[in-house]
Amino acid sequence: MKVVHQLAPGGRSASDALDRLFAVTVRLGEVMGGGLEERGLTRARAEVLWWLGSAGPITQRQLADILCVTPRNITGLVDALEASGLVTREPHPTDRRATHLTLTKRGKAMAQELRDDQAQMADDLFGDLSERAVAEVVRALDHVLTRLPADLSAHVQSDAHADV
Amino acid sequence: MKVVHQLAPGGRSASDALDRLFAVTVRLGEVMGGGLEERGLTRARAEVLWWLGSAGPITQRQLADILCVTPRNITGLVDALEASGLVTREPHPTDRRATHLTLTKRGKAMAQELRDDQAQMADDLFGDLSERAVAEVVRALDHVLTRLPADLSAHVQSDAHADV
DNA sequence: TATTGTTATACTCTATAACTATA
DNA sequence: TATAGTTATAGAGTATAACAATA
Repeated sequence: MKVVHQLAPGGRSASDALDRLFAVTVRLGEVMGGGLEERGLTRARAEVLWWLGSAGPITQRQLADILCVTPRNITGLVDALEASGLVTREPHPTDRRATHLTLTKRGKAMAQELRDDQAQMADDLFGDLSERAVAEVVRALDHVLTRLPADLSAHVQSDAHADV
Repeated sequence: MKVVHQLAPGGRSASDALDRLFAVTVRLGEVMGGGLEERGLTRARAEVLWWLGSAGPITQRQLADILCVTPRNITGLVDALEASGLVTREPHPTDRRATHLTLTKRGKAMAQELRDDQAQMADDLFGDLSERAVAEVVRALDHVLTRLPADLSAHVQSDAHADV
């Protein structure tokens, strides 16, 4: 038996809204995690596929910067994806220290599936709302984003985060 | 260099909304995780404190049911919280197999801090919206919740609180 | 000297299985 | 026989530190 966090219907307070946000976060994570598991993926590995699909062949170092994790972490994720036949390590064309991560044919197909899944999810969750209602949701969430403390670990290219 | 996920301003499509939802989820998780770390807590341990604070002394088995994890998982979390002086294992009044988890004085204070933090967070994120606007956010998130597949492993709350 | 990716090590969360003490 | 919690073992994600090859 499991306990369901009860949400009082029709709340109007800030706490009600945050409760909903948590509930959505948890359920969305569960649903997406389940979908990934069916494909033999974890969230961390799926994120690597996602970025390789959109950012093209990149080095492990670049991927570490994108995902805000250590290079050592990337080594482990790429090891797993390589063993699954989704990613290959190719020599970097100009820098012999670096590795060029590339998607295999299966990896590309998997990355596309992830995109299709996300589009389907978006349609399932918001598809039956009017364009105006969706715009309101977007505005509300953007409002929340502006009120969350700035992401100090995020940087633009060439930023000076070395001395932080 | 670090890549920041860019969100196109003013989106109106379902994908725009889901993108925001992900962004909020990620940022909110980072902010809360950082706050917990300052208190020497992890998310899993904080959740134990949270439930002990609201559900009173319960057994490890009940806590495992509440959190949807294995009893073995609870053992580890309680070990850590006990070592931190936040939780104690007390003998169950009637069942000598079971353990009654209770918050220490510091544990109670910490649980209260978590509640205060959450209330503060709710106010930070939604406090400057009108009651009507908050109600709209709540409605939109409830809409999303109804469209997420049902949690098949979920059960009513009275189950877990029976015969503590 | 600095950077890329690795090995070595460790911690946290999570799971299954086997076991003990008790019901 | 069933249940509560433990030990044993394992895997995934994450981190720091030391190192080799290369820039």
